[in-house]
Amino acid sequence: MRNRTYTADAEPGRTVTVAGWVHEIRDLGGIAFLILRDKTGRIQIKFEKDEMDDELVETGLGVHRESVVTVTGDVEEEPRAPTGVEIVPESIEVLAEAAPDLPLDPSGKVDAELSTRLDNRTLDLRKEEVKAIFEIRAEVLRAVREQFRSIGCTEINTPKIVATGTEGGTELFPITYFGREAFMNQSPQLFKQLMIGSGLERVFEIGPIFRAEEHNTPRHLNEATSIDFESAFIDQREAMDACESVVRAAYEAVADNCAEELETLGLADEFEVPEDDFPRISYEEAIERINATGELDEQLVWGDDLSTEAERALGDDVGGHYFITDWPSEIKPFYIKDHDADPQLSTGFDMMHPRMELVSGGQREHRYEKLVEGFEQQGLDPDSFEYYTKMFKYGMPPHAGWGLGGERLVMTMLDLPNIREAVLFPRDRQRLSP
RNA sequence: GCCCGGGUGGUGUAGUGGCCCAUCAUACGACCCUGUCACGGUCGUGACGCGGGUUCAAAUCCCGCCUCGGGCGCCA
Repeated sequence: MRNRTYTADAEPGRTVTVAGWVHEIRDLGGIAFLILRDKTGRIQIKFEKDEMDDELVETGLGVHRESVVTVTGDVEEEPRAPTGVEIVPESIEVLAEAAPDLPLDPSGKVDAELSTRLDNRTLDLRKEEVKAIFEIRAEVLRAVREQFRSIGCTEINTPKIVATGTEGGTELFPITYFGREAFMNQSPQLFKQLMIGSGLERVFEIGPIFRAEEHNTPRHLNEATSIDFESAFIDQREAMDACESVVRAAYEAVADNCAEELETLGLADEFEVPEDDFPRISYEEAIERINATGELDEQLVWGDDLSTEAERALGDDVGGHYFITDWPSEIKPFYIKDHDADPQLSTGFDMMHPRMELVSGGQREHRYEKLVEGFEQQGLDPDSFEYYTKMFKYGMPPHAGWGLGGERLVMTMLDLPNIREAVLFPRDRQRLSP
């Protein structure tokens, strides 16, 4: 739209045309105010009924809330106006009238349940707090990309329609691909590893992953955004360094560039960029620390996976981001390399926020024979992964990498109660639309 | 997949067998009001998820279904 002025840029003394949504109309009798909202904020339009054209007043005050209008008029300085300026309208055009019964209240006077909000996400996103989450999410993704680039990664995109899953046939959404069985990919794991042996050496991908697990929790999605990293010629320790740098870059960018959004979310004072290095706690030490908290009814023993309760106990104990390293080989996937000195111990690591797991990674098994052995040990048929394994025969360097849950990063960063808050249109067990 | 708890006007809620042709707020409609900024005031409109059962009597108790949320497992 030509000549449109954002409400935030309306300077006193100018004649402007603003466009946006009718946030509210306050009719005091002889005088009335229409609050117009656009992506930059709000501005007040003043109607002094005795001094203005009846038709103009009729149009301006006759519209329902959330209708889309353009207003042309003079901007005047006015201390009594909410933003210090107001517009005296000369003309008003209603571009799209809104129905009177709104499915939720964008002005936020009345709360709506998450389910109602997601059913009407467009209206929900007219609320400042909700919009702020997605402005921050965009900033996080921008910063993460920039950080990857600065450590020499090439951005890649791998297929989401695949013939076999990363770790077998379970937990995958089956689809039909021209009459053949296919699946939605649950992870770019195998593809990004294939790029390690290519000329690219060091890659990252930000893209959707699909998991068909029928869980029902505030921290799981069936379609999520995975932030993946993989690099040749590094070990798991260097992968953790990269992980830490990417997460820190995201926090720093939000602190630097999203002050207004943090203010809107009420986080301006408490938002903190993680200062210290993330502690690297071995699995063995983690078990000991969890047992020492006394939070668990039953003591953990070596070989146990960490339950949600155990993760939480350790998170409270540590108090910030941290790594859990050197997991038992048995509870990590086949593509994770074991320690040479101790095959019971893997190079796998998780990066944790006190509330939940954010990252899973490790050094990869790059030796063809060992890799095929690993497939067999996990009960998988190496033949169906031949497209993957055969590239390990032609010069696959040692490498390491990780995957970070994008929504979990945003969720923990902003202390959101539900991961669905961090996705525009979440896919969960019961929700398939919008 | 197992377990638990919900579904009341457009939205959010109160209501544990009769006091309920259902509370309050907001929205919506009408009227009053010349500085609101959650404007205020008066009046009005509008709802018990669906089906069956128990009972003299059901929003309330029971059963089935649908639907939503949460816990666990598993994971990012």
